[in-house]
Amino acid sequence: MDGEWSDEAVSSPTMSGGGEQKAGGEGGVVAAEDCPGSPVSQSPAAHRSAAGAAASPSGRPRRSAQKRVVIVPLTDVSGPRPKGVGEGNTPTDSWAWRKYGQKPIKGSPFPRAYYRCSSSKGCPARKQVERSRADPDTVIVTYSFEHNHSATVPRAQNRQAAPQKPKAQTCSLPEPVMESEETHHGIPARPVTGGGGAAAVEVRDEFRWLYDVVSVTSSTSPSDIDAADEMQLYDQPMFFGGAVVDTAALLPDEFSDVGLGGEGLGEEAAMFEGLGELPECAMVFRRRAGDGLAMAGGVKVEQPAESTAMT
DNA sequence: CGGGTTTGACCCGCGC
DNA sequence: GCGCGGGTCAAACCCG
Repeated sequence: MDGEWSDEAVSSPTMSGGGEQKAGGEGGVVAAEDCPGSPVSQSPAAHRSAAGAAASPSGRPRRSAQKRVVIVPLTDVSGPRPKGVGEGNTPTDSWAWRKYGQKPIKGSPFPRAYYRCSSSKGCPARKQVERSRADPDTVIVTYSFEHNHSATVPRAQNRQAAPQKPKAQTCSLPEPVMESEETHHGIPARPVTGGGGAAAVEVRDEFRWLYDVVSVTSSTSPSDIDAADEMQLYDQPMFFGGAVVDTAALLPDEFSDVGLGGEGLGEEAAMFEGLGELPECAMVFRRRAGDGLAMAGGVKVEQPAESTAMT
C-alpha cells in the first residue's frame, strides 16, 4: 500500500515482488518518510556489524533504520553536471556526502549508490540513490539516519564538496535528461522557491552516475539538457519541479495502488519536524502543503505507520 | 597531501 | 541448510 518501502516496508515482500511501479505518473515527486521518533542511531553504519546489530532484531536489520524517501525527477535534477559537480553527490545542502559503494539491484536496471555523510566523522547519516525502475526519469533518494551534527557546515567544507568531482566519467554520458520528460511526468519544473535549490542540486549530483545509465537507455541533446538543467537548477530557485507523488508511485505496482494525492498535511508537518537533516526538503514540503503546490513542485511525504500513528 | 570516487570482496539477514 | 540479495568495508586510483 502506501508505499512505504522504506523502513520496514522495504522489507515487505511487496517490494521484491513488485514489478514496475507505474509511478503515479507523475514524476517529480518527493516523498519523504520520517521516522517516528526514532533516535538517530549513533553509528549504525559505522561497521557492518554495527549495521547488522543496529538493525531491528526482527525485521531487517540493515535497512531498518528510519528512512526518508525522496523522489526526484531526473529531468529536474538531471543535469549534465555543469562542472564542478560531483559524481555522487554534493552537499549542496549543508552536508557533504561521500559515496562508499554502489551495487546493482536485482530487478532494477539501475544500480544503487550508497553515500555517507562526510561532513562529520561520526555522522551516521546515510543516503541511497537509485533510479526508479518504474520511472527511469525519477530518482529515489533514501536518507537513513539523521546527522548528528549541525547542518551548517562552513562553506569551506562544502566547498570541497561542491566543486568536487570532475571525473571524466561524466563525459561518457550523453545526457539523458530530456525536457520532455518533465512534461512526461507532468512536472513543469516548478520553481519552488525556498532554498530548496540545494536539494535539487544535491539530487542532480547524485544522479550523475544515474545519468550514465540513463544515457545508455536514452539520449538527448546534451546541450539542451545542459542549458535546461542549468536553468532549472541554477536560474530558478532550483528545486525538483516535481510533483508530489506517493512513494507508492515510485514503488512497485503493488504500491502504486495508493492514491494519496496529498493527504496529509498533518503528516507532513510532523515529518518536517523530523526533517532536521533535510532542510531543503522540509521547505519544499511546507511549501507544497501551505501553498498547495501539491503535485506541482511539491513533495510527498510518506510516513510509516508509526509516524502516522504518532502524529 | 587530502579527500573522494570506484570496484571487488565479505558478511549478514531473509526466504525457500 | 542453502541460496539470493543487499549493504558495508577496504584497497587502489584520480583529482584538486
